Amino acid sequence: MLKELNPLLHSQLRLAVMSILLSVDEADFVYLKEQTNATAGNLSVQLDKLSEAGYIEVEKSFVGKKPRTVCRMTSTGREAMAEYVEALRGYLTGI
Amino acid sequence: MLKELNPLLHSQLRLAVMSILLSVDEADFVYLKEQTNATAGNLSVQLDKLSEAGYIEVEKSFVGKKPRTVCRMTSTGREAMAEYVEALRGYLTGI
DNA sequence: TAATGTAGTTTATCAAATAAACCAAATTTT
DNA sequence: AAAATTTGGTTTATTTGATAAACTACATTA
Repeated sequence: MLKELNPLLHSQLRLAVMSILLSVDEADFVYLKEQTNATAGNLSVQLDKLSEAGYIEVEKSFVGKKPRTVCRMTSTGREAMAEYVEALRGYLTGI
Repeated sequence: MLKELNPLLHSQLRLAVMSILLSVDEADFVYLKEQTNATAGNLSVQLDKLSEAGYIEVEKSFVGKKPRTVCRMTSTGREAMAEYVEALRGYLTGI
């Protein structure tokens, strides 16, 4: 039987962010915005959700006088991704 | 760069329906409802969307006095699924 | 004949995604 | 030096989408 697809991960933008953070170790707001073509507002909201779920760590600091938001995946996030992909495979057998 | 994920397919229930129809040649409403654990209302709405997009064919008939709704995937649907999966792979490299 | 089941559709509600508006500071232009 | 623009965001509002609840129509059973 088909498994639940974690709704927090089954969203294009959040999935894109998680995907990038899997491959990149850390990424800042500007980079994620470029890579995903998201608007700043949308990205801000989705990063909050991933952060509240404990899937990513968000670190806000200043570089000179400019704010800088850096994101990293947590081990919880990595596990959630693994499960999500596993569930997804169920939908894709035979392709 | 990450590709767009066809929003019509990037939905748990519609993806489940498409996935089933890829493997099964044809399926009726009741079967799809059982397999997906969807409510009838939700399934009805989502089948309409897939049908309007031309991704599935929906055939309504009567067996005796009972209505029967049978669904089949179209070649357009098959192509859309192939593209969707292809795009999705982009998000999953490194997993 | 009243209740219950089957096979759905339609409408209403709730949640999620996105866009628009805004903020604060820095930089550039005139 | 004042005004406009850019950078790096957040907050709020709007639009869209998913789901649930209510309903229809007919059949069956108690």
